Amino acid sequence: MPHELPKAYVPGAIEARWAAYWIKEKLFSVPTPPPGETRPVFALLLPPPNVTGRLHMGHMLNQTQMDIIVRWHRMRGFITLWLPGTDHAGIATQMMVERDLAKEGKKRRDLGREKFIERVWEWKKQYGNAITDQMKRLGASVDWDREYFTMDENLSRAVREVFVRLYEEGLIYRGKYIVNWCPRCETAISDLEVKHEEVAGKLWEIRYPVVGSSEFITVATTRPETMLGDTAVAVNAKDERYTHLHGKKVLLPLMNREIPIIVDELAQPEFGTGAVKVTPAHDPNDFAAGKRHNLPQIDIMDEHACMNQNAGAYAGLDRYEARKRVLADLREQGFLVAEKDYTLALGKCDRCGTVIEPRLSQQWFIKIKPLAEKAAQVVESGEITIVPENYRTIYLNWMNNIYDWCISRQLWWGHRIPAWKCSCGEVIVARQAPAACPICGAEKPEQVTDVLDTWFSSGLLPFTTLGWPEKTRDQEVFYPTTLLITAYEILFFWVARMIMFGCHFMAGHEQDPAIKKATTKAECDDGPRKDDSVPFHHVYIHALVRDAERQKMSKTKGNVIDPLDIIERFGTDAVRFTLAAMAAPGTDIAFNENRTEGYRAFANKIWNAARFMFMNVDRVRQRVGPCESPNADVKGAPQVGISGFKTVRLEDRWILSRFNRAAEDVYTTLEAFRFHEAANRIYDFFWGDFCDWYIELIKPRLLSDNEEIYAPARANLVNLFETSLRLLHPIMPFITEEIWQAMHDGAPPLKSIALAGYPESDWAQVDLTAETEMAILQDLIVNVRNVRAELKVESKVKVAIEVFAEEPHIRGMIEGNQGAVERLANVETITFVDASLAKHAGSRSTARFDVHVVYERKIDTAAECERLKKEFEKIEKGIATGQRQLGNEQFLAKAPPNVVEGLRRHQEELALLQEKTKSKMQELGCR
RNA sequence: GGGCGGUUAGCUCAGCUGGUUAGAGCGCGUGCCUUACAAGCACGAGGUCGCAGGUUCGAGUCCUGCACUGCCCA
Repeated sequence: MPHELPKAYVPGAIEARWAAYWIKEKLFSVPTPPPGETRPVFALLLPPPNVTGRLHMGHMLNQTQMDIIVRWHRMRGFITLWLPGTDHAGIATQMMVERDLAKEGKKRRDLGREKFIERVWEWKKQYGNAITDQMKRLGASVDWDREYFTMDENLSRAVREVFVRLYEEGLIYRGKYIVNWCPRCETAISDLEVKHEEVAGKLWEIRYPVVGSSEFITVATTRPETMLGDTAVAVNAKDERYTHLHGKKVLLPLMNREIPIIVDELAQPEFGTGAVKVTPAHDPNDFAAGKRHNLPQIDIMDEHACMNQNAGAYAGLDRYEARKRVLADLREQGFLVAEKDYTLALGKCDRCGTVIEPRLSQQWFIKIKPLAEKAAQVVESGEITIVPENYRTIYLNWMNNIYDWCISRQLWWGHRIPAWKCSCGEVIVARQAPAACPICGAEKPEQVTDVLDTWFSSGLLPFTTLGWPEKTRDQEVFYPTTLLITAYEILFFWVARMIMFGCHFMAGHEQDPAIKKATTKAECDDGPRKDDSVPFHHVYIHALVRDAERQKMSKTKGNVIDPLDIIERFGTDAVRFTLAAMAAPGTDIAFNENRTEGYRAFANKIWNAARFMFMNVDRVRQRVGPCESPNADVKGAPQVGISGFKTVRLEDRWILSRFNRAAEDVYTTLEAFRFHEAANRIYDFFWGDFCDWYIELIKPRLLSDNEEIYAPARANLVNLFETSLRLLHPIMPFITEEIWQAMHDGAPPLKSIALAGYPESDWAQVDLTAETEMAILQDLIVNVRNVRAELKVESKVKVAIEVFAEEPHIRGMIEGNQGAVERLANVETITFVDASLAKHAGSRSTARFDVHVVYERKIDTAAECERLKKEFEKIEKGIATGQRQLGNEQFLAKAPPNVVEGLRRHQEELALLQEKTKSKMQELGCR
């Protein structure tokens, strides 16, 4: 098969094909490993996207990072499970369907609960796959055979089981509390689902007449309409302005109700007038104060935030209309004292943006403290590590100041709470519908209508997706999972809850010891890892993807970058590489297309290097076998170093050494989730070392007619290329697969490069001497090029150079690589001389050599002097600093010997260079 | 109000545990279609690391204060 590749890389032509191939071949499906398995395990749960979701840059970053880590582990021989699924997303999904209904002029209540839910399922069937289809296009190497949906029957059963158990343990209770109520969604939402927004508002001061006196007490409020439900006025004990009013009563205007003046910290002397109205049914702080003082709670609004009968004359009015009317009436009756501008933080529904109404209602709660204590402890003890580390503190702060979690929602779409209410008032919590009430015996109690917060079910996923409550082999193998990669936004929503639930319900669980041992060894993980109840060992919090101007992407701003659009234009690999290369832990990513363009160029570079390789291979019509790297076809066996690499010449030893360093660095950086360093490292190796130098250096050998010369060079090229592809594959899966398959002429030893072994560094293949010598050679070549440019030698003209190298082995090395210098610096002849060339115009000096370009054209003396002067100043500065340090006894005593030694050597080189530069400046007559 | 970050080249950003000469990409300038690649090659210019102190033999890196800026929570 001829390796005819198009001249430029066209990602669109290959990516869809490989993405489909990977799925069709089920390459990433993981059957349950049988007992006796001794391979290490890597397991990771995909943060389930909402069924309503569309892929955005955040997903793409998240999935790229996961895919890199997952592919890396798979290639290293781990049993690697990446478990995908989608979330039913209660409010979000219900809203989508309600929107559809609205187009038909209907509301959900017109359909009724059952019909509405049917309709949601239909919607899900039709549109719910959008995001997973997009994932497939990205090539995410998940196990599609295990894909779940959070409303699947088995997962729903687990949810009921959890609820009942928590209830039986006394950790779930029901109560009338003030909750965040969304009047549009008509449901309670949790504190986390409320987003605060600063808006310009007003602060009104209203005076309440004190009963039995002509005095007034003035209160300040941002929500005057709630005064209709006031049941007290509070003042602070320390506030002497009001001491004489303690124990008195006021007459509530408009309602003509007598209410007490209470002493409570709710009132802060600095705020407003220092006196505040207390409305226990409509403000969380007032609610708490009301509890402290045993105040009545008067609910003045209904579920739509309209005034109810308790609001007297205002009944039936919307809350904002009521505000206007209340203010007007207060003003008219002389109770309104002042109206001031005020900035207030308004709570809005995270989903629909409606202003939240704190509302008194009957809800279900989880008593969180007992769960949170354990969840804090496992992070404190290091059973779970959080990267970047500052999130650890944030997590622990939150865990230590946590409030009970309201888990009931007045929605229709979701897991219905397994509780039944009898006409006698009894509430029965059970796994299955009870036939009769255990108290009064009445038949068929009705199930309560509330559903559970979506995060309740997603918090259980690490174990429910592995078959819980049954004890399964999957749990033995894959629980605890290894890692979780997710966004900061859902640290509390999801991560914290998984930890709480995991520690609680998996307490006492033990992972298969053989697998645990193998995994610990393979991960070089020496952490504590005693507690197998945790849902995962590591949490990596990824950054936020912003636009190029660092703005948060949002639909309203219209600055949302569609990943699929970018992919279309630059290719998935280039986008993946961009995200990886910019993902320094803890820093947000300002997504810049220019970078992606650069990485598309990188893909093109790889492509063309492959074309070059195939050209050389095909020239002699020899098949490229995988056998140039024999270990590569052993599934799951990491390949140490590059075997069979032929170190004939300096450049061979050098590139082998460089490769092993790169492999080493990639390992250590990926291990620490330093994706950007891993990506840059591979980029630099492939482009800077392999393409720019190695390929250029071996070209003459490849073109040789002598088999003894071309054969090892070609074998090295193929071998190194194949190994580099494997090194790169986790970041750029598509192009590496395409070239790798082509290299194997349609008969690869494995179905995919994704199953081949990952290159590991071999320290024995690192060759310091070769690296030093090569650096000198490169320095020589660059210096000659540099002088050529300055002398404006036409690029086609070859020049003669003279070289002085005092140290015999350096001279020998250069002599041995004359051909390279001639080719890469466009040199005609090299003459070695025995005296310094520093003085010559058109020469360059380093500590190891002087080189002189023989060319008749006069140099620009002024420019040269300018350059030399700058250089001289730099050298002088270096020498001064060095001498100061070396003359400092403290430095000599305290600094590590290698630093001192390094500085000394550097000083010697500088002194030499200073001498050479000086003589040259004199020769040129610089002032 | 509380908490957490950021400030390094024209732009976008790296720089992990303090250690010899602070890096990359893009952009810019000059020259090249050199038989893998013009999405390329070669060479080059460009930074007193926000400001002021301090710790240290040694600070872009650690500490304090200030300025500007972003995010989260209330």
